[in-house]
Amino acid sequence: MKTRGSPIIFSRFGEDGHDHRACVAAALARAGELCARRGARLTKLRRRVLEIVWRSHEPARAYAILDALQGEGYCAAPPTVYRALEFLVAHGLVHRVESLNAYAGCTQPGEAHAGQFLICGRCGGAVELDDDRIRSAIARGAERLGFEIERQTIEVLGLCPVCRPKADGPEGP
Amino acid sequence: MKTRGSPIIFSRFGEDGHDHRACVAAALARAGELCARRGARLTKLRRRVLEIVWRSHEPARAYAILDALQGEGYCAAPPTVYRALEFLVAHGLVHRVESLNAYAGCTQPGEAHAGQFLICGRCGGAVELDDDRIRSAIARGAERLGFEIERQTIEVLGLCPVCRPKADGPEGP
DNA sequence: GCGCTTTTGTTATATTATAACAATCCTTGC
DNA sequence: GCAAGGATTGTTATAATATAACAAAAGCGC
Repeated sequence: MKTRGSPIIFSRFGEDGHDHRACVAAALARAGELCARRGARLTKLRRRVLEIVWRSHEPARAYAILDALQGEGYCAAPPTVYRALEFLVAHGLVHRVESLNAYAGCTQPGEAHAGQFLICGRCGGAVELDDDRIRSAIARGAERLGFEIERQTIEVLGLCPVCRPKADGPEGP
Repeated sequence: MKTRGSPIIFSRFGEDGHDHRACVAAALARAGELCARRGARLTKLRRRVLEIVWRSHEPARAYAILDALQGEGYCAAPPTVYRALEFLVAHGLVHRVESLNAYAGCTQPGEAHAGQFLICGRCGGAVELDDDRIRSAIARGAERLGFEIERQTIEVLGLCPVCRPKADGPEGP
């Protein structure tokens, strides 16, 4: 099994030779294993929603997922999507990106971790970090005030290295 | 003028002798100065919205602000509130708290800084940090991937030191 | 005052999310 | 197999959050 930093996982922007088909397959496989281990039911619908979230590395909005489901014949309504997402988020297979009202596939499910995202404001791509220095800097800041952390939300908006040279132009010049 | 860490500013949870009237007055005064310096117009409406945001240290939701305005005779609709908030956020007088869809008064307006929030899931109170170690840990993480930061969103959910001992009980036991 | 810009009012609507209850499916024990 | 019970999904309705578009009014420079 591939470990963190493997080329299979989209772990940086503009990754050379990123094989997205394999990337998605790996995410799905990890999800299957994790659910099996926990006795959680990765139903057909939930798996399909997870696949849709993973269609690209741009976080997916709930109603875009809904459209995708409907487009392929699923009889879906908003609760269909939100319930599937609730399950996936609860099991750490997907993170909610608060600043986008969107959902991103998690690259390290199973490990306890906060979602730390770098989000490109130009191409919309998001990369998940899992940086202990960030986590512990926040933990120390909270500790100084006697605050007990339950969940950390870190979302950084900016320009990815691919878009940076093209900045100021419209998307896709 | 009071500096950071002053008792005037609500900078930690359960602060002894927190004089909220003075806290709000100071925030309003800072806002007035900052706008004057920039030639920005802190109109009656914008000032009133800022006051409402500062009514408590619990981030205010847009429609609660709307209700407050209407309750005092203002002829207000959603755009009224959102436009005022847009102005206040643009000038750094208010931060949007993404994970709550709410708005919190900024304690250090004028200084370039990201909103770093510790949010108590029990009492709803929020405290803003301005921690360079957190900021720079994130900056280093982003730099390693060649990512250029535009805006950092850090929102930490948990239990404040006041609520911590009362945890598991309902709000206000 | 007059013209221009900024701000606010007003109406309508888009986007995101959940409540509530019915129908179906899946498992488990018999 | 099959009934009971819990989990999942379907369905309808609605809540909560946010913006578009254009008109009216207010503030500012002359």
